[in-house]
Amino acid sequence: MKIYTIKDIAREAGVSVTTVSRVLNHRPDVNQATREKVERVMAACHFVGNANARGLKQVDSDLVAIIIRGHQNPFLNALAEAMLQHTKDCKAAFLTEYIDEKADEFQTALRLLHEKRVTGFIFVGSRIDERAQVLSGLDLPMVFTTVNAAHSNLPRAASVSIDDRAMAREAAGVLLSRGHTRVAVFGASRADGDSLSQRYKGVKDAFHDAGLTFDESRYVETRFSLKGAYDSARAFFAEKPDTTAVFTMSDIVAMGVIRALQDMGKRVPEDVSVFGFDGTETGKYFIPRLSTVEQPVEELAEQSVLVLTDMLEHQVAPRHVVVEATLRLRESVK
Amino acid sequence: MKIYTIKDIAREAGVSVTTVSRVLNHRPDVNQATREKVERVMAACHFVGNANARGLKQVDSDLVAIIIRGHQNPFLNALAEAMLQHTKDCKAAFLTEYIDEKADEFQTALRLLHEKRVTGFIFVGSRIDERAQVLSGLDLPMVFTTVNAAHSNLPRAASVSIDDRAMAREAAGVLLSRGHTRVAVFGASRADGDSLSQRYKGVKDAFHDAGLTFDESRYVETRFSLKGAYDSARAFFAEKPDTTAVFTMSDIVAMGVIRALQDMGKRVPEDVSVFGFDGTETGKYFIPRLSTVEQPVEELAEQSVLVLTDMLEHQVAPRHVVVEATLRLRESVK
DNA sequence: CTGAAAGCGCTTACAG
DNA sequence: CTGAAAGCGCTTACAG
Repeated sequence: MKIYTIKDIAREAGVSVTTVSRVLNHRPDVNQATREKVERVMAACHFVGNANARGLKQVDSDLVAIIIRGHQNPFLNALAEAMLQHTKDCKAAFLTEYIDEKADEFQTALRLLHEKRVTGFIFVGSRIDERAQVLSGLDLPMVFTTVNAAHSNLPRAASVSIDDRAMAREAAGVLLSRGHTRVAVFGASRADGDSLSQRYKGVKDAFHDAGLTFDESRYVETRFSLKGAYDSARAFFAEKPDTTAVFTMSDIVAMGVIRALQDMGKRVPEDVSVFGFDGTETGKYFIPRLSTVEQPVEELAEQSVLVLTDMLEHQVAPRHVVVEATLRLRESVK
Repeated sequence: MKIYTIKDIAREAGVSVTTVSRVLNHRPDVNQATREKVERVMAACHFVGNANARGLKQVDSDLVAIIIRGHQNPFLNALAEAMLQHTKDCKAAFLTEYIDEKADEFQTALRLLHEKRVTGFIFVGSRIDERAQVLSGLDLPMVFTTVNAAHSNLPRAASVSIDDRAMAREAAGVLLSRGHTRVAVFGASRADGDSLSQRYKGVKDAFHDAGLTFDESRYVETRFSLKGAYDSARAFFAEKPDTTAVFTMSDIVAMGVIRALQDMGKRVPEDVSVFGFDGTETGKYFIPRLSTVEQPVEELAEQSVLVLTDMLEHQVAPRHVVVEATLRLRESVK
């Protein structure tokens, strides 16, 4: 199977490589008959342009990197997938880069910038902290999806997210209004700067609303995996068996917690109510079905692509879009 | 933030671009002092080579595409992730391409061949059918992971898989030995050529072993998603409520089925036993924990990379590796 | 051990 | 509407 180059096509079609290139790029300034002849030859040869050569020359064309942190996270996966759908009729090309949860997405961005001459970024599931400062010298549009970047100090950073604080407040409010006072929170470190810390603040808001104070000893730092959550939950409930409700910051964590409770002889929701976050597909089918804060995947994806292309193609200023999330009350909360 | 090229580095370091290129590629024929000087300049400039330029020239270097079919499948995800781990000390470079379940992985392969001059392929979660014939003219090594390609007619196709037929036979055998005779099978179409049809044969083997015949009216074609499985199960059990056990061809399907049974007022495993397949993480934490055939992700990944690099670097003939799977009997089967 | 030069497969002013 | 030529940033014989 021979690999044809633009030169082969030009020879076969009896035109110059310039003309072939024009046809390839759907430029208008080609004679219709010429175009058809070239297209016929390209089709016959199953010609596909060499992406490396194109990328090398076409420095002005836009290439956006979607960097997803955490490949095992079904919510972020779904988000990235949805973004790609909305990418179809963009002028820019998109590439997706999945990186490990422990990897540094900003170093990755820098590498892609050099390696592939990327001209824009979408960060999915990122935290905005001091590491992000390496991008501050970069005059490239970037959007953060799922985290609000309004206070990031990055000159060209936009963001698309839900109101994490308000939603957590609502969710925790439901637990409190149903009489739970010994409520645990399962999240990551309480460090500032990302959506998780906003959720934590939301929980405290809810306690405040109810004239109560959140008992910090019921805050559990956990890894966001089934096993991590399971282990954390077993340890925690051995210590604080009187806890009657858990607000988790991810459906994954909620499922691990529920399984742990089950194994400790506690029923969900009869003995303990558990709240998830994200609204994953699995949560809908879990037993019990998860009560959760459902993030609008489609809208987050669409808005992210839109905000980025607006900046890229129309020189629009970065904006911070907040989309509506939905509280889903299902079986895991009594 | 200026993007430095090899030319900039050469000028800064007072050497030729040839020498910079040599340092960049860790060639031995460079004076130690020169090398260090160049390395110092590269570090100072945060130099990263342009992947396009490299890919354009370095036609002889190997680039392997890992094509994963189905981005929402956690088992295949884990497999691809594990492969990347084993890729670290390969001479070849690897790229991963996730494609939709409905997309054609062989057309994708062809595109990558042209676009990126790929020199080898790993197909993860692929079916081998007539579509694969487009690759028959290709003198490039390829390995199929999770499906046995021994009878593929593709001259350079290797494969790494479990013995799907034997494992399905064992699993179904467990159901039969526990007294279940009205057993349903939830799979995809029964078409030949992939691991799923082998599993189906294994089920029939088990019936044969027991002196019984599988009742074809209990074969259910389903999509491999929670929703697909759920809907199929509700429809099926409305028709055949006397079924007491289900062998599914994927943990995802098993979970959908269990949720459906639960909603129809049937308990698992008390009323109906359900077998999964793959051995996913979620299955371990599902309620009830899934009985399943656990595929050895690490070994599948490691062997796949090994088989491919053997073909690529050492001109070894394609081989068909069968790795050991494990039957996990957990809560979903009585 | 080092460098000048050709060339990978494209795109893009520029000229006609 | 079309083509010759330069050049993108590298690598790689080849010569020294």
